[in-house]
Amino acid sequence: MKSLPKATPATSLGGHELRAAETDHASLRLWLRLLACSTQIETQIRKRLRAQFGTTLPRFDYLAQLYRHPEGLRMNALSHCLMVTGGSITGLTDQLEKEGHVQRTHAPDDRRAFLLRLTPAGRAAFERMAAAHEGWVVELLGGLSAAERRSLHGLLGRLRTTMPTHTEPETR
Amino acid sequence: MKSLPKATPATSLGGHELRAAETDHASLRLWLRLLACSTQIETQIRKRLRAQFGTTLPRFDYLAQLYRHPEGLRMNALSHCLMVTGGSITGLTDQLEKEGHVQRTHAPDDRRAFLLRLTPAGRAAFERMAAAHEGWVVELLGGLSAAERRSLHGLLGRLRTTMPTHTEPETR
DNA sequence: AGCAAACACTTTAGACTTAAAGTAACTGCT
DNA sequence: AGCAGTTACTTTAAGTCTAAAGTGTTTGCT
Repeated sequence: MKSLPKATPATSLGGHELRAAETDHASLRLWLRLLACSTQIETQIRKRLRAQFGTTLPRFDYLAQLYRHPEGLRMNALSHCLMVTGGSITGLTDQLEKEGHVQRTHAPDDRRAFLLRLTPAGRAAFERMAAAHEGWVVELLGGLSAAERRSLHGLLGRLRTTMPTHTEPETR
Repeated sequence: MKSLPKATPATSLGGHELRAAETDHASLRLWLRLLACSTQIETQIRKRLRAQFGTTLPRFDYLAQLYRHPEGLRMNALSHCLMVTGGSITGLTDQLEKEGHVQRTHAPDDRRAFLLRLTPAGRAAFERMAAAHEGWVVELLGGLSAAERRSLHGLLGRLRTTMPTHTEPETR
């Protein structure tokens, strides 16, 4: 179990995976493959979002989150959901507000905070995009059988919960 | 088969996954989970790379790739390996060259092209970082058993090869 | 040979990101 | 009540990314 045979003869998988030499640890190869998959899908979605709707992935994600929270979301909470820092939320909010998709309302109980909400226009725009988006994802993952997808979903869930630094402050 | 029961009671998984409403398609949930895993690991590595080595993930990836190709790599090829556009490579190369980690040499057979190579300093710097980096990855993925990691690796490989737009030109 | 097309790289403009510092408001301890 | 510390958001500087346009070189067709 010492030396991996110099396998990986010619997988012809490009991208990040080329970074893994034969001698690398299995975990490293797994991480590079995970990254490559993720990047590949992301690139596709980004391209289509731009081509077909003239928007970007961060904006789409932002709207999606607000769509699920009609009661409004604080900027803070949104930054946690999207896993980005507060500065990004400020910038995106400024833009989307200017475009009329989102509005800041003052939180009733805290004068520092805003409640972000979709405008009717924002809601409509998102619904149009979301349908297309789901179709793309189904297409991109369609090469896997339903069983494989379930299995992958389960394993990634395990990974997610067992990951050491789970962005700690979550548990409070 | 119409309405999924409003399951997902309190997984307490934050991040991108919050984007998936109960009614969303399984593929969509899988993609969001994949993205969340990837982002989470990436954020960790990025932080540590900055804190401990004062560098960034793109630079590290760049050096890693050149490390594996002592014979030199054309900017073109590198941009494909790293899955970024040529403009990024120009920028990164300018910086890393200025820092003395990389050098451009003219390709002998094509006056348009450069061959990128690590300098001895660049090689040494990369080796220092690579060891730490592998340790982090092993730690981050350590919550999974070896069998789970193998299984995940296999599924992601399948995903990778079956994905429609495989950035075609790879097969050559 | 000559010219069009493809190619390798650079440049530009614009979007998004972070980390860190700044401002304002709330909370809790004494 | 009053002050310290925390929290919510904004601002700034610097890095990375893309897409698209620009420059020069090579290739391939006729």
